[in-house]
Amino acid sequence: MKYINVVIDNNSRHTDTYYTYGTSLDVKKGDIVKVPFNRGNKLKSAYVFQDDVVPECDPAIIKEIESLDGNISLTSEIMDTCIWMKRRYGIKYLDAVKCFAPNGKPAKEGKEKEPYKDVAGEPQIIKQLTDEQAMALAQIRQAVQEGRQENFLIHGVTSSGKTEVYMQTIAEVIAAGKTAIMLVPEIALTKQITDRFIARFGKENIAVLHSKLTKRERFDEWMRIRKGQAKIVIGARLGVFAPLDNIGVIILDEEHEATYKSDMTPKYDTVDIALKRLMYFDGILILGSATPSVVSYQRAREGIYHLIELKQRYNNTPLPKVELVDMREELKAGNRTIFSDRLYRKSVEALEKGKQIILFLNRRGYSTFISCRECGEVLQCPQCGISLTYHKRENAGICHYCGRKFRVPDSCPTCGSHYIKYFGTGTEKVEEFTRELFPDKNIERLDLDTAKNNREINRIIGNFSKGRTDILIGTQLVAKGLDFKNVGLVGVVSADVSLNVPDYRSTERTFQLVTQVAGRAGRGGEEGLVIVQSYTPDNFALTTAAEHDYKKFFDMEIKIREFMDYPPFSDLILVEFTSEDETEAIETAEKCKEYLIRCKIEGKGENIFAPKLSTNFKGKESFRYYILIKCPKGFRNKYIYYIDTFGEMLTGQKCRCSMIIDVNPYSTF
DNA sequence: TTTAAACACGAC
DNA sequence: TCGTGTTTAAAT
Repeated sequence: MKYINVVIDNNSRHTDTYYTYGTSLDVKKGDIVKVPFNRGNKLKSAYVFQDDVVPECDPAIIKEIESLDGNISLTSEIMDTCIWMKRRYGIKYLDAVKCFAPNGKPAKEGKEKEPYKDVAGEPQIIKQLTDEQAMALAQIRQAVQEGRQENFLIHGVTSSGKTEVYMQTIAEVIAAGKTAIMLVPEIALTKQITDRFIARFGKENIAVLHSKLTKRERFDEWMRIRKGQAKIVIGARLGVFAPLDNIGVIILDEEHEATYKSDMTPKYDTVDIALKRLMYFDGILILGSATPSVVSYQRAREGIYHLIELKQRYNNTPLPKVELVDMREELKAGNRTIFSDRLYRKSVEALEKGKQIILFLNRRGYSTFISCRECGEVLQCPQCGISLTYHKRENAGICHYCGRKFRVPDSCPTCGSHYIKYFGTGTEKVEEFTRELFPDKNIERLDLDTAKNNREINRIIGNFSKGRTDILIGTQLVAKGLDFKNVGLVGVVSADVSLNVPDYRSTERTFQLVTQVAGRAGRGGEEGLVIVQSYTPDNFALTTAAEHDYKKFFDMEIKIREFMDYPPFSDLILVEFTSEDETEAIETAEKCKEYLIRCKIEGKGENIFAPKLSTNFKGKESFRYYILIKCPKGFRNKYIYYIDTFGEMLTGQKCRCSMIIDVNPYSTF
């Protein structure tokens, strides 16, 4: 009889510890077993975290495991990563292990279905590598062949051929007998990558993992990976949890995208997990982006990542020319419309030449807020406290958080005045105005209101790329990776929208957005034109984006981050307290703050902010308060440890308040 | 006296 | 969390 330590598949903080069981079977760390649990000895699944342990509890109470599931098991590396995740994110063992464990049930014997029978695979012409690509590859190849754990940040302008570098790296890794994970920021993008990879590597070697697979599909793919049949995994962020062994490379394309940070428990950062796993296998990490995140670029500066630059574009297509238009001047000149004189003239010019136009505005709806001119009252959603956006087609004020619709009153609910007016501009208004300006042109709008599902999005995009649409107006959806050949002009209607978001990353976001949207212009070989309208055209995010000068942007932004002590010079730790009782939520948050100050981790606690109400929280019948900690570099683990012990004290007492930790959150809170 | 619902407790 | 055993309240 030997003893093992397991974690029970019981989703509670109270039971999230090791339980010791005895067995005479050959059970290893990573195995999944069935054990009798609690008074009724009901059978529960359990994950083996340690084999061959010396029992620490009274041997008399130790039970024996019921059975071992021979078909599915995790690996020793995965269990180590789970333990590390628990510490790093302040989550339960079970939260971590659920990321790796298969969910769903196996297909009935003989009923496995062919996963990619409909995918033909796009035939590939292997282009001659540019000098830059060849040099990049040589560096990476050396690390692969010598089996060193190294990290690379590829800063490559659009169409500089990053994907080709990724594919040749993977070929190298496979040849060395290792495996690979290729991640993209969105599920929609897995399709085109899968097509290209299947053509290059063959479909039997490829598996796809993302959250839109059915349970059955996901289980089957999981199994193919675990058995070692599929050696290359393509996926969205959860692909990083693929049960691969001996991982040689993990690639994150468009690494700056916010989707790599999980916003659900466990609130992990994909790069974190990738690095942790790669250290175990001595594999390499590759991050690719045209606009690297400030955090990643700083890591490259510090030597944590090797920086590889790809400046040359295929066919040497010139980057589009970007012009900034000062909207204050327009206003002074008496132009109160959303089209500056410059944008209007250039639009006419482009249309006359038979070119297409994209107008970008990162805000849907007609007007952004509805307000009473008499008393200044702004209509808000009673549940979310967010100002309502006016949608003309629906003739309603819509809350963009909860989606509820409200009829707009003809008189002000506070003062009774009839001066209810609409302010601010959304895509719907841009569309209406553009139709007035160009009545004989084909105009379409692409945002969450016009395209509720994928098919609609594809229809609108299809129309545009076939040239049936002259002007396409849209939100972020038009900015993403699509290759339109005939776009002569891109207009950013208002760059101020993303610039004025109250978040320390808003400047970075704006630079990335403008660069990304600009990249839609002039892809057919001719030089494209981009016009960016703003009330603050001298903001450095805009001027540097207009000059296509990432480094200049970075140098200025990093100084601000350092001065303000924001990431990467600190970690922002958000601790959220949710309870049905509002005072309990506030008091627990306050207690946590006091506890952390008493722990004297670093400083005198001036970096821990007082509890605030979470405005973004949509929970019914409950309240959420949060405290924010500006955690000095190097103290993250210590803070998480003490927050976690505070959480354990909470579960010890009978407190109906739940606690969630989020490090460097992306969404506003 | 019977039956249901509320509550409290501990798990190897 | 989740089943079990115990207490308390309502129904016959």
